[in-house]
Order: sequence, then C-alpha cells, then structure tokens
Amino acid sequence: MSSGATPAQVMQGCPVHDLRVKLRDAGLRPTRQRVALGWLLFAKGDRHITAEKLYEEATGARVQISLATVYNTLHQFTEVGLLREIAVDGSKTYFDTNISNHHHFLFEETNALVDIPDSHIAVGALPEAPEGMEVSRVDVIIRLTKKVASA
Amino acid sequence: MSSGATPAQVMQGCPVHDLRVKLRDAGLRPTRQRVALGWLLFAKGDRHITAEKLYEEATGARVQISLATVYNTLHQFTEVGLLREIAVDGSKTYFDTNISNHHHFLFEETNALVDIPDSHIAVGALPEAPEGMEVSRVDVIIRLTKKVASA
DNA sequence: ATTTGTGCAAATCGTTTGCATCTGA
DNA sequence: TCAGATGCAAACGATTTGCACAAAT
Repeated sequence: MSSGATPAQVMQGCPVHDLRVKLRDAGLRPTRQRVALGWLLFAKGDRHITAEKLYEEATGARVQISLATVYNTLHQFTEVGLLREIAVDGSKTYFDTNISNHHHFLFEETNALVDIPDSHIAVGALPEAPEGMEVSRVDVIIRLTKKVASA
Repeated sequence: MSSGATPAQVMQGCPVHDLRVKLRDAGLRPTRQRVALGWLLFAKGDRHITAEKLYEEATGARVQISLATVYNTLHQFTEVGLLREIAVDGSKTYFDTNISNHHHFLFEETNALVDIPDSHIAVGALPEAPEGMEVSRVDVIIRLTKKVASA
C-alpha cells in the first residue's frame, strides 16, 4: 500500500482518511479533486510548487481536474492555512507546503527554492514599524548564483 | 531652477548634464526618454515604483513616451545597476531607486513599500549554500498589517 | 550613414471569472 | 435536497515582442 500507487489508487486506501479529516477540519469539503491535490501536495514532504506544475502532476497521475480548480484549491488551502504563498519576484506564484517559520534559498539560475530551517537563520533587531502596525511575517530570501571559478 | 519645473523643462537646464553622463557611463545612450525617466526616478530621493505608475507620472509631466519604452528603460536601468527589482508577491513588479543594501517594510493593505536602512536590521548566521553557490543578495521583507485594537 | 532606441498594436503568459453542470452531505 | 464545487472557455491585467520609423553618434 505504498509502492507505486497513483494518487487515484491511494485515494481508495487508508491514509486518505486523515487527509479528508484535515480538509473537513479546515472547513473544506473533501471533494475528489481536493483530496487528490492534497495527496500530491502533502504526501511527499515539503515542497514548493506552482499551480501549473501541480496541474501537470495531477494530470500525469490520472487525476481528472481543471487548471482553474487547481488555482482555486491552492488559494483555498492557503486561506485555511494549509499552504503558504511565497514571494519570489518571478511572474509565477509559488506555494509552500511547509507552513512553519522558515526562509528560503533561491537558486537564481533555475528559480528553484530550498527551505532554510528557521533555527539556521537569525534576523535580529527589527525596527518596529510605524504606529498601529504589527509584523505579520518576515520573509527572507537568500539569492544564490553559481560561484565564479576562482581561487 | 528648482521650483515647479517639469522634467521636460529641467531637461534644458543643468542638473540634466549629470544624468546624461550617468547614463553614458552606464553604456546607455542618453535619449530624450531615458533622461526624462531618469529625472523622474532619481531627482526625488529613494522611491519604489511600477512601470505603470512611472508611465503615468511621465505622461502627467508632459513627457511623451510609450508604456513599452518605460518597461524597456526600467529593465535597462536595472541591468546596468541603476535600479533594483523588488520581489513582492503581488502581480506587479516594483523597481527601487535605492540600490544600496537595505530591506523593506511591506504594508499589506496598500502594498506600499518603505525602506529599512541596512543598519537597522541584522541577519545573522546565514547557513552557507550548497557547494559551488554563492550569495548574490539577501532580501528581507517585513510584512505589516494594521494592529488589531486591543490593550 | 549607421547603429540604437522608440512607438504602436498585437501577442503572450499567468491567473481569474461567469456560468451551466455536477457532487457530497 | 441543495449549498457548495467543478469545468470550460472567455476575460483579464501585466508585461513582452515584431516591426516600421525616428533619433543619436
């Protein structure tokens, strides 16, 4: 029950139950598509993905879904705190399945993102913001390029 | 020579000369449009602006230019290091005339950006990246929301 | 004269929306 | 049953591009 099962197959299995509960707890009906996407998103450990990519993955896994629904679902998941949107300047929007405090390495050549555990970075001395404002989140992106060959 | 002069007017004046030199040094021909945009961008201290907004400003200042040229110019300026692109997740691209090391406050309600002088923030203990990579830049965005009325 | 930049309008890309149909509780 | 979800295709907004024309060296 964990070899090369496709999301569609595993949906008939048991770990799906947790997912359904998770969705319901979040106030979302565990529909076929949401469960399938949830499976793709959360079964493989932390990941950073775009709507387009997830759509391809779902399609490739024989999950019947429309791109619009992928966008909707991604946003709904974000609203209920199951996902987090990441601000990389590119034109695309990335979603992160890791919703704990952490930051990112960005490989500029490929636009790939890699998590930096929160414990490995320290942002000190935040200047408090103007009156009446509070910090909702701090995003740190460390941009990486290939090191130039030198001593 | 500094009252309410429009860019077009000031272009006939003297501070424009520096701008032309600046552009030429950067390898860009100081054309009418580039000088006008340069004036709008750099004469007013540090600013964060979108192509669309700059286009409006230029048009409002009776500078004849097309939106496409504004986009082109903004990117050219960025390539030669006169500007910096900022990664805010919204769909729009912001350009920052402050190219020194610094970070940003982002007012989520309005999408307004405010500089944080580099000295006011300390990012400590960066975990070095995988082999062969080097840090090209560290972006920090502190997201702010209105403080909820409470004690 | 040559090279480089500009303007326009059409094309593109990611994303969103309207609406008819379908599904889960 | 029936609110809520989905699919499709058309709409969208920001940005880019192709190409004829204009300006800078």
